[in-house]
Amino acid sequence: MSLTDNLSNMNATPTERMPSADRRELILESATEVFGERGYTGATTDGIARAAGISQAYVVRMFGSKEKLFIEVLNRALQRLTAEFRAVIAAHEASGDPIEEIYHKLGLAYIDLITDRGMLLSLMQSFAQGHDRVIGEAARCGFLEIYQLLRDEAHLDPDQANVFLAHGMMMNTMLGLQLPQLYGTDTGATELMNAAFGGKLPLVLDATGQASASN
Amino acid sequence: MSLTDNLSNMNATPTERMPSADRRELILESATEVFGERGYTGATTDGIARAAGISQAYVVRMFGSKEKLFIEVLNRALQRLTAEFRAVIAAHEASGDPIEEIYHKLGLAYIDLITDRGMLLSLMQSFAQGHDRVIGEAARCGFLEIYQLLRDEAHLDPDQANVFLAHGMMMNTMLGLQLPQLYGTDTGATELMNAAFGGKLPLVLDATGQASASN
DNA sequence: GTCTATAGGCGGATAGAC
DNA sequence: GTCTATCCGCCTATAGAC
Repeated sequence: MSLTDNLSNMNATPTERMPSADRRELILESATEVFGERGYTGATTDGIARAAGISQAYVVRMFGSKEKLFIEVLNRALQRLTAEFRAVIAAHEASGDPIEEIYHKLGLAYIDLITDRGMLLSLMQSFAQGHDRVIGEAARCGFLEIYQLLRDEAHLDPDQANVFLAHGMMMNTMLGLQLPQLYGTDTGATELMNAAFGGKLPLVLDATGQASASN
Repeated sequence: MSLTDNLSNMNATPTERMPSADRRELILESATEVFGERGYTGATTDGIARAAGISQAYVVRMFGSKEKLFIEVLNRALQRLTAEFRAVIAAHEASGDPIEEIYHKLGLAYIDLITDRGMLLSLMQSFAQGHDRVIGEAARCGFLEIYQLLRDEAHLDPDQANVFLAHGMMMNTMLGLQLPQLYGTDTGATELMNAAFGGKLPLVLDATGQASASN
């Protein structure tokens, strides 16, 4: 069974031996989901272990501590986000499109990233940990890294970057809230979702009302 | 010298009696700070108790459970925010100013509310708890309540309301991150803060680098 | 590479004194 | 109205077997 198969039905198979690099990746994947959903303190190493289909002790053994695991999750999320943005910027520069278009393109890229809900949410959860010596510091650096990318590589001015990030936070908030649960109950949830995501998010609601993007 | 003598001569009064309504208010105040800083799961009833200068058991005794206390903190924050916005709307309608001005006025009111940092942060922390049966539901309702107020009472259209909320989330994020710690280190923190708060936030940094607003 | 068992600490909640 | 003492469950981390 390939790694990819394993990823798609995570806790189905009873633990098989696996190269530790692959196992690492799998745990990081699960941890990203769980941290994203419940936050750093709300998540348990046992919950992460169960999501990855292995024992609690092994999670800790592999990463040293819950804190170190979270830091890895955070950096990995950052890594994916910035890689995606840099690809968009590179493609844009090769395209000859008018400069202002980059803002729009990055927005679309961000909406695409929502498919990786856990990634964006674990980022956001880190932003709520400013008080923590270790995690707070990493979160601040990460946040500024994104800002600097928008400013220095996408050449947005501070106001544009601010508005861009603001919309990102808004979308993250709505993801975290699981707002789609209220869809159609005439509370305004639908119109607000549309305003926030520009009607560009093809929503699929699962049984628990959670939203995932399909494309 | 007897123990009693000793006690009666000390002016570091161990907790004084107080009408329970007042005590309630005091606990809610402290809880708002602590929950705002550390989130629902990260906060402890003991931490809240110490912030309020009373015993852990008494906090639980008075509110029944940590969860109930958080719900009260959340509703109280919502209450303050909506009251403030409604006051602005009422004043605006009496002023005869052009309708579009309301957006700007509400923004200023929000920035004023940052003085009550804990309040805004505890709200934001609730938005990250969508997965929780009880708290998630309360948070969703609260979020939509604010949206409905902007739409139905301030008469913003969905796009305006979305952008307004987006900027709010951005400011909350920066508050939670304690970004001002990086002020002046040429990372862009300053220019981003200025873009986000429109240069309208008179910042005072305390010893720990935490920001509070003065006016 | 992965597990089971368990130590050790913390946190929420309850009982009961004052 | 408020405290101290304490129970119990949960969670992280470690030890050690396979």
